[in-house]
Amino acid sequence: MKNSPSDIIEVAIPLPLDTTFLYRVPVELMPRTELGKRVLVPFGRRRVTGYVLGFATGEERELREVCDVLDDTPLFTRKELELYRWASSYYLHPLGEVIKAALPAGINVQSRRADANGDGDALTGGKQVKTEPVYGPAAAPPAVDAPRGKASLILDHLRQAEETTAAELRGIFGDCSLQLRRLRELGLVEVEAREIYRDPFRDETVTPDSPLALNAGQSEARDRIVDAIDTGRFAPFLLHGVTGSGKTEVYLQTIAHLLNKERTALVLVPEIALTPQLVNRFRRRFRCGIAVLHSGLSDGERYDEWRRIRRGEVSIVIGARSAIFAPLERIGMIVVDEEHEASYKQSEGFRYNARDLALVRGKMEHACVVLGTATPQVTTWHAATTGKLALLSLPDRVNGLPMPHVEVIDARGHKGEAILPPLVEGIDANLAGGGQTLVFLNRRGFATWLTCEECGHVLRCPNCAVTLTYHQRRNRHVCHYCDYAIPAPSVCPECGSTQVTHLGLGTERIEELVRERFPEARVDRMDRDTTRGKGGHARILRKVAERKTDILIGTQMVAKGHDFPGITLVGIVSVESTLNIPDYRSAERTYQLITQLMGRAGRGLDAGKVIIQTFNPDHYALTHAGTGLLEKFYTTELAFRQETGYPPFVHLAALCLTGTAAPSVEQESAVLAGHLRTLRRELSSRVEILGPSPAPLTKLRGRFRWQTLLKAPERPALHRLLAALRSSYAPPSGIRLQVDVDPVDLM
DNA sequence: AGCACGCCGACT
DNA sequence: GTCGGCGTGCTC
Repeated sequence: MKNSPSDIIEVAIPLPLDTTFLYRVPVELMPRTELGKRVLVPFGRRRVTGYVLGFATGEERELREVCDVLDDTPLFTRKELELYRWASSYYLHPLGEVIKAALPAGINVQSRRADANGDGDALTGGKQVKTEPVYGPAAAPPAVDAPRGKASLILDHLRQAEETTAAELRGIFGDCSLQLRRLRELGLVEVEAREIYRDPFRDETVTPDSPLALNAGQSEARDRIVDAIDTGRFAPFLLHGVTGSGKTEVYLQTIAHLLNKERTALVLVPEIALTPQLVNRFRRRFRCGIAVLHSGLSDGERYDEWRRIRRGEVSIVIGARSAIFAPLERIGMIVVDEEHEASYKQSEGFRYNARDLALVRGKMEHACVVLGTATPQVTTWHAATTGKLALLSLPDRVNGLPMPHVEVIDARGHKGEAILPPLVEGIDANLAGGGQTLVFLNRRGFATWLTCEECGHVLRCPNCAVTLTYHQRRNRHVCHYCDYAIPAPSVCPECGSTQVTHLGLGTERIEELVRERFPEARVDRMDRDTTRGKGGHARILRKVAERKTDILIGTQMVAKGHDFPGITLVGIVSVESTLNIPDYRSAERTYQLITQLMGRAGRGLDAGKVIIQTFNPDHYALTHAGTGLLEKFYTTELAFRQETGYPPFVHLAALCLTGTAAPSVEQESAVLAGHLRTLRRELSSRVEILGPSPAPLTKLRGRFRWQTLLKAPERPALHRLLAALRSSYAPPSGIRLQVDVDPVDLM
């Protein structure tokens, strides 16, 4: 059959394929075919779900026919498709998979293998609309005698109430399924299945609040954002406010202004499961519909929230990373709270960064984008100082307290002492004064490594720059990335000192030490191990809030989000684990961590105190954090980045080969490196390949990972190289080539 | 990603 | 002589 020009559609398929496909729409499906709907299409020997991207023309080939249109209403708009297309090309990821990731999980029809005729294949999965039976009087009741007894009471009730859910009837009449069935059989009562939403907040009530008075900084920030909203143009902001400076109130009041203009707001938070307070504040302030999207919801709940948004029933969406794809229309503002958080980056599959996409979507929607944080990313800060983002500062804590006093303790030459005298004395004094203490130790995932307590030297892999992990059994230090290993040295290879020690004390060990040293104190610990299970966080936090804990020992997680209103001393046992991560952002991360912890200290009239123990007391990430002079750190760090050639002065991307089965990955990576060199020549661009290092192979638990970094002075050159590579290089089966378009986590 | 086609070892 | 291993290639 010949194709007529208007019955051809372009379809994206959620498979790792870089192309889209064309199909012919049979005449009977034409009326239902629309951009944004899913279709079932023949694909090779099977049938799969695809997404309609639009109509195509000028195709002479014989095309296969669409089997079915799977949706009554489109799942995405033309505008949302524009965002998907942008993300697909920027992140070099197949459009179909991007769309799949953007839509709520679990709605996709899973295509099954087709038999010879192409039919008979069972479709599984699909919609999960939940319904409940709703009873009502029949529109045209037959002329029969009404039943007596309970059934007649029920009928009367239904006639009065028009329609009633089964649950309500059960509440009034008890179990009445028999009577209802009888009434239906008589044709006096009708039942329909009505869609209901699974509401994660069904049982919660909130007490409304009203806008709070703003301090000078907050007012100015609000006014500038409100002005931007009124112009109706794209306007990106960095809202830089120390912890406790009242950023949320600025969000709330600017969003209130926005809602009056019939526009909507999208609020991204790093881990919504950990920030119920924020959601609560929004629910207390606004009476409009609010949807919440995060990983703690079941597929069904998330789908229901998604449908509420799609239907325009909400004006505010609060959610984690993936909420950047929420089907919200007329967006006037996108907030990215704690924009420095690494969890905005999806690091598997479709590797997008929601913080970056927020700016892109904001631009497409002519919206304001507000990046809020006390500790901006260095690149964000740079964008603000060069005028790409408008800088809004909230310099004051809402409670009026100055920033806490910071003391950096040089731990070099104190082998074996986990908690040094100044910190012990600090804790003693704080206990005596009735204050609570937070003892922080960032000891996640990294096993022990070797450091010199005289000179601060750390044993690293010469190939991979990661710290070497000590293996006691072999008495060797081993690189977990390339298997490089050396015998355990007895003296520091740098300065010859015998004061070499293993770092890697964990919170458990610290807890033990603290309990020994402060036997009268009530000690608690908060880390992944002690908060496991539901309500684990809440239990520990409640004890702290009720002042049933004197000393709280914690990891990373205490630095984020929670309020500890009684803490007057923060002791940082060591920052080395963060500082020694082989990542060009390790200084930035350390600075952020310390600053976030500083925000935990202080209450009442007491600004609080922070004591940092370290082998690197002169490191600028510590000294500048200690002064509280934020600009100083950023200026120093930016100078360093410029000198060494790191973002924001160059663009980085990583190429990764990952997989489970490979005959020879070394060989494979050599092939890839060859392609890279050829492409670089052809592009005659200034792309620098930082690797592969002599031992590029990574083997972890049977899986391998090979990674190399690419560096270029301008993004287009880098992007062209990556795009060309993805189309020219076909990895063998079992291996996938992934591209991390923005800076990677390691090396 | 599937699923086929295609060319080499141990079995009814 | 076949059944089956997964290497390579394609899917509008």
